[in-house]
Amino acid sequence: MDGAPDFRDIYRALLARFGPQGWWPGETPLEVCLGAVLTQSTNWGNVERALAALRKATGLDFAKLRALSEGELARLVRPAGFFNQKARRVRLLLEWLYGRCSGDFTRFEAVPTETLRGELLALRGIGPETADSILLYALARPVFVVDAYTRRVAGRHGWADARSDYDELAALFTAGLPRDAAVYNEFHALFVRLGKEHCRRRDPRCHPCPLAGLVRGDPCAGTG
DNA sequence: GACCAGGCACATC
DNA sequence: GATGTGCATGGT
Repeated sequence: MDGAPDFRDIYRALLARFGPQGWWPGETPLEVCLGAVLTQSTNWGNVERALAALRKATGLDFAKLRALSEGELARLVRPAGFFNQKARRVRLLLEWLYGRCSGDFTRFEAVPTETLRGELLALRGIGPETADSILLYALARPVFVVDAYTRRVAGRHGWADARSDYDELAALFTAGLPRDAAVYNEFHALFVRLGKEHCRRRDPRCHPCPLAGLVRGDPCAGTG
């Protein structure tokens, strides 16, 4: 695909426009893991309701969360939608965390990122975005997260084919950015902000587009 | 009431 | 390999 811009310029422009986003919106690595599953195809506001219910019931204590039955979990995460699926997925993730580190995330420090990614992807209900969100935002690994907003923004600006798969899109961005978890963290959060505010699904063009004019031939030029 | 939201698995062709 | 569908709540 033509016209891949200098993503370092994009990064600087978005940071100047929106400021640091302070992601992930969660206090602990465990809360990040829960949010990563609960936010699958779901508005973050609904995820917060589900997290609040989980917090009220367990204090987000690892052992207490693990002691919940699947039915109890489903009832608590109900506001996040797909609650039966998500209860199952959260349980699988908690069991993996228990077996892998007994809930102590510091024990992951010596484990290679690719090993962890493979194990997460092997869990039913954990796909590439959820796995990478956990790796980046809970474990601070330099892994680029591709989500619906990343895909939409890249497509609108002609940086990637609409049918590019997850790994192709991730490669596009990682090739253009320093391999740094802090940069990937902020970049992804800024893209979500950009997508929510300026790159909506219904409109074929972004407007006003904060990126217009940064790239020659950009279809959003003139909308910024 | 229609459309949408920070996916994923599975069936079918 | 590509495409379609189920999963479900709550906001706009």
